[in-house]
Amino acid sequence: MARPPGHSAGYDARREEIIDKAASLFAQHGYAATGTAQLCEAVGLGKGALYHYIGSKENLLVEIQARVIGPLLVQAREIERLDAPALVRVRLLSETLLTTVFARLDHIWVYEHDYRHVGGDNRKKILRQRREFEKLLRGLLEQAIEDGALRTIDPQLAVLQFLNLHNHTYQWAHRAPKGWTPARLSRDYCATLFTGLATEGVDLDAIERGALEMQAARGAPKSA
Amino acid sequence: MARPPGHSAGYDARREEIIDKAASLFAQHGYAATGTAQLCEAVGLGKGALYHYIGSKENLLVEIQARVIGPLLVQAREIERLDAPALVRVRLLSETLLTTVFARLDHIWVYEHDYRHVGGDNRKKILRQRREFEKLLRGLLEQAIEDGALRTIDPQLAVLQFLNLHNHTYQWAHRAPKGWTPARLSRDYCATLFTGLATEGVDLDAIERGALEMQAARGAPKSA
Amino acid sequence: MARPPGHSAGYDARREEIIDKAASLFAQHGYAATGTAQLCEAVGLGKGALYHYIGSKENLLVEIQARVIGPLLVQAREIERLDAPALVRVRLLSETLLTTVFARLDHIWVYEHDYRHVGGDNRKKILRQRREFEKLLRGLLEQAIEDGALRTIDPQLAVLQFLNLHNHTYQWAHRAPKGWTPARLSRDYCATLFTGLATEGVDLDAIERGALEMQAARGAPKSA
Amino acid sequence: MARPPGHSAGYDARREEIIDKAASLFAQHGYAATGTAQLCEAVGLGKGALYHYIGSKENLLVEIQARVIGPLLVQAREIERLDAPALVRVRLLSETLLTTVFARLDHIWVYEHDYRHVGGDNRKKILRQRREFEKLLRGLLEQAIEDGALRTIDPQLAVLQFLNLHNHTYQWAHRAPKGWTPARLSRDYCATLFTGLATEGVDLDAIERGALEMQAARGAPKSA
DNA sequence: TATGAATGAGTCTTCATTCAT
DNA sequence: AATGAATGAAGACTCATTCAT
Repeated sequence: MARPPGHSAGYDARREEIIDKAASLFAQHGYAATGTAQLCEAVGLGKGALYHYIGSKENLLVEIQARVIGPLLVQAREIERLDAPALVRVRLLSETLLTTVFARLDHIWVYEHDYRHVGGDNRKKILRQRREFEKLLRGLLEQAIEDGALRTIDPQLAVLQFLNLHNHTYQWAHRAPKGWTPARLSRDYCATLFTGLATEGVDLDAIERGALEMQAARGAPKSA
Repeated sequence: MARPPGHSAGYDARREEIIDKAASLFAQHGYAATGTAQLCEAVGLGKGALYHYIGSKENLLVEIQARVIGPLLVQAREIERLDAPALVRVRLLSETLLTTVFARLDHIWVYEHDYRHVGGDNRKKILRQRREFEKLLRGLLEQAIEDGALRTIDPQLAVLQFLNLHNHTYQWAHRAPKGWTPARLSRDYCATLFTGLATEGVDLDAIERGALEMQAARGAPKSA
Repeated sequence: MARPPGHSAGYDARREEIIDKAASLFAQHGYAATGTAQLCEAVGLGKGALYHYIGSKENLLVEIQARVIGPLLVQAREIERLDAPALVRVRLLSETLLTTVFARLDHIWVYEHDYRHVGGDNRKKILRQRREFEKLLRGLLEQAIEDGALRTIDPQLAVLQFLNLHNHTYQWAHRAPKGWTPARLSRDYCATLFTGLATEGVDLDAIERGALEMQAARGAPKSA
Repeated sequence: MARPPGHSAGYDARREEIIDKAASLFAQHGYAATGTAQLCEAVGLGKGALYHYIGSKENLLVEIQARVIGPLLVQAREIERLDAPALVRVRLLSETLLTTVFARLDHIWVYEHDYRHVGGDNRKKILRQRREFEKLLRGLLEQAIEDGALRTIDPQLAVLQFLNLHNHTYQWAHRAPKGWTPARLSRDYCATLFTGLATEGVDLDAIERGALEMQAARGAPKSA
């Protein structure tokens, strides 16, 4: 974005390192409470050199947000287009989301906590992307209701229950017991949601089977 | 906390006002990004007078945390001691929690977002209280499992699903549609959770009836 | 302007001192090359205290500009309204301008050199005021031409010759020989201009007499 | 100055370009407020390459000063030596000065505004040259007084009036109406000055004729 | 010749807090 | 109970310049 147009070999790699480190620090202390000096020390660069890479502190925040929502949206759009029952696709979306959470915990923390510190057009863009994700999810849930797979409830409530359940996970993910993989959590979350939101009971096994098939077909989401 | 021992009439009232305003500002901009100058302007006091009331900025944060977790724990302990099935008590706990969320949205936002900026002993105390709440909830859920009201699952997973669902609500509560009262959300959340976590289906109506009875007996939780 | 609304006793006096000192430093080294640290040392205040008084560095510049053009305009408007021949009023304007130059040499230096570093609305305001002064002068010169007191030339050229002659004076005023008072310089400048711009010769003595009378009537401009 | 001794073909040309661009930027924003980064972008070079050409930022300033005062002095000395009445030579000097102003407006702006940022020996040299120019002018005016062409006044005052009139022109030259050529302005300025500073009136036409003759003889001053 | 990475002191400004009044 | 003046470290960021490549 504010990245200088021309730059030499190691630049990009170094830049990534810095953003990673920034995500880590922001996740630990919060964006506002993390100083550029801290960042300098953490990456072993002087003020000037740091700014050579980052442009501005806010830029770092923007990049971190983009690294989360960008890939998430790409995958979500792919999943939406799959030829599978709505609940199967919701289940895939769930696993994708949790996979992201566990793979980039620092990023997610910042993504959830500090998006309000992004200003101007960047903020608008991020909010637009967040809304797109939500809309996509909502579309799938509405279809599940239409198909009779879920009880007829306010779809927005279903969306929010899904998001609450998934998006709050980052708060304790760093101390999750071994064995709580994204795949397993996704299965459990979806079991609760699908059963809880259906009338007659759902065939969870069928959904799991459908999800596995789809994953096999498109290559499983890279899990942590 | 750092509050001077002797003080006159209006002191406490003024203090409360200040804490309220602080909660509002912290919720809007984040604790770290809110300045004492902003606070001064918001409450119409000079620097000196402000500090006369607050002691320190961190103190405000501590008070806000205390205002949330304190009453919550008191109510939770009362509910735990009630003579009612475990799920009824969980349902009551749920409504209490959501009532708090909606009644003191600013406080909750700060409580969820900025507890990490509390340092030292205060932090320990707050974490202890948070853990107590969680433990209490966990006890109820374990009992529900024991009673056969819920499927035999990892109780910690049940706890986390409950907390995810409830504690993430503050993120969108400010734009909740009319009619989404704490009572209604609690019923919906619990319907999802209880159905989702049971094997054979639960008698949700019975639970609702039980909860209403209990509330009638002890006076309904103060709603907003 | 950005001055805090309420403040106690010595505030204004201190503030004036600071602005004076700033004018001096800006005049010596230029606005852009003068640091706030320099200013702090010069006035014996810490960074924080300095900003308590000044609001921002640019604010200082604005104040300095205002201190020059403000009073100048006030006096110019008074002179314009006097009941005297146009050239007499030009002569009075000349002396007022030179009096200002010699009385506030630092301010004038900054005024002439660094007005371009004022940004936004302040800049607009200052430029508007500068134009008003110029317009007023132009009006007088046009009238002098109409009256036949000056040769029929492009009035704008007359204005610019007047301004060149006067406004460049600050460049060497600090090393002006003793005896070169504003009054004397004004007489000399006007002698050159009026003679130079007339066809038939002007009665300089009459103008001087007229100017003296007017000054006596309204109180002489405070000379350095 | 700090220019490396040996260098290849395009070096000097490139260097000139850079100095031109620097003059333009310094004129717009001031020397102190113009960054080397700005300069790099303007000339399309990296930091290293830029410094290869310029040595230092101050060097640029020195060069710009030299480009103004150097040629000016050369021409002034030539004019001084001409066999013509003093006022004719003053008139020629005037036109030379104004020609320079209009031809290299950026340079002049910097020359007038930022000479104080030159330090050390360079500063001394520049000041010496400025004084030489002034002295030369003063000599001519003194001779005009001696010759009876001008009234007997303080020659320094005559010098300063001349310089004020000419040297302040750069302030508005960029928005001069079409037709205000150096030649015309010179004629007008000198008309004002000579008439204004004479007792009995001067034969302006004779001076103009003399000046034209001289210019024809030595080739007109290179106009823009 | 030219690059852009690196430096580290410097920029202006804001911070939470203290203190005399 | 309240003021606002003062502190000085820290805030984000830019500076002119150097240097290995």
